[in-house]
Amino acid sequence: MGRGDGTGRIVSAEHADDTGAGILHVDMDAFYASVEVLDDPSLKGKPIIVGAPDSRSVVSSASYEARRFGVRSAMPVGQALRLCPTAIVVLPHFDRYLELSARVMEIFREFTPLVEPLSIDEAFLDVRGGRRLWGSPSEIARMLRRRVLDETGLTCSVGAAATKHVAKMASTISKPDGLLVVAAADTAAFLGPRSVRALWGIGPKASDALERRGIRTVSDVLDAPRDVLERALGPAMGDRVWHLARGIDAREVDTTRVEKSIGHEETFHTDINDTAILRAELRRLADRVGARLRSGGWDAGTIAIKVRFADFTTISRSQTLYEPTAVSQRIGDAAHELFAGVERHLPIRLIGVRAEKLRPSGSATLALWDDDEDWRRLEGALDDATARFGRGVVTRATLMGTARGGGTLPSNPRPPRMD
DNA sequence: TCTGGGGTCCTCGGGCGG
DNA sequence: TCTGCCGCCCGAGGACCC
Repeated sequence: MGRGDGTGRIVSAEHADDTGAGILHVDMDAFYASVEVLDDPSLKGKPIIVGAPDSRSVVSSASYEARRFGVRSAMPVGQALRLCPTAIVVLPHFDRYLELSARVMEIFREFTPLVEPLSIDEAFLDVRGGRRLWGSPSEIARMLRRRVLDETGLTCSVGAAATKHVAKMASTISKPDGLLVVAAADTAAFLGPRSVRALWGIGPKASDALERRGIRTVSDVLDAPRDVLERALGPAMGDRVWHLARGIDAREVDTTRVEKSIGHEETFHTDINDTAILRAELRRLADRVGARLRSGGWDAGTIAIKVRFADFTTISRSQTLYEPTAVSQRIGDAAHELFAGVERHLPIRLIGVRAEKLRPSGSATLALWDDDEDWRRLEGALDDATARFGRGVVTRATLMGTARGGGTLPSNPRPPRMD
């Protein structure tokens, strides 16, 4: 969700050139706050803060009326109310947001099957194949915005460009209720004057690191030697920024993304030191994680806990399970074991449990192998499992790792047994 | 002002096996 | 047999996004 207040908004003219701008990024405007207004029209035109009226709560979403006072999401509610004392604080209704999100994604899929939801309120669409049926990218974007408004009562903003990254930047600039088209040939002119902070993945730390080297805009990035970027940001991020600044972003719209972890965490109303309460809380969080794993058909290979102390220092501990599981009891046992190893110097503010290394549920224990024939069978098992579960779910590394450890392998619907 | 909860990705250091 | 190198995996922490 955007955190801006809509000042500096730029939108495209009716017949702007959209050549090569076949990737759309659609972002709902102040989504949670807009849904609350939709469901209670008496809130229309008023400053709305979605969050809990609690000293430790932060703003989940704010209407544009509240943003004009400087209210932003992720800001403590208390601070938001000091900036905008007339704001109305509304408790979130996540089920309702999910329901409308599903409806909006359905509308997107009527225009193209190539839809990549990024979060509850935004998605990338590849509409390059839709010209004959629907028209040019900007025509599709206009129709789509109209459909979303007519069928849900909500507004959205759309960026259209040649790449995902530029489309996302364009939708942000067009907010709220806008459309900004960046033709492929205009990409460099569009990017050049933007702040480096506008690049996807550049947050406060990275922009500080660049600013210390005099790099403030995307144009400055173009002038900077690659090794300067890599020293400032690390090799991976430096390389990515070098490419993004040039409008190079080879990522396709990916419709097959799967969850990589499932977790729950909770900040207490007051910091807690009582071990029995903390252990009970871990158990409760483990139950929720287990329930979600089972409903999604996943087993977790690793369990991690997170502990935040009163002074906000945060630690995590994780443990790879001998056998993947979705059983809440085992997840809770692992969480307790990890927690027992944590050195506690202060009361605890937040505690969390996360399941990682997800794999389809059901597993077969493999024997250890020690001859070449067995390793050849292992290679066969990799092909077998990849064909069944898809690339990315089973890799040679994970398979060999589990085999070495005498671990487990996904086996649904039929175990690729080696013995 | 005093910092949520859901995630993803990257880096770094240590252990381990070839 | 010992040592160094390399690659891989794991665990921890941090930055970032919505």
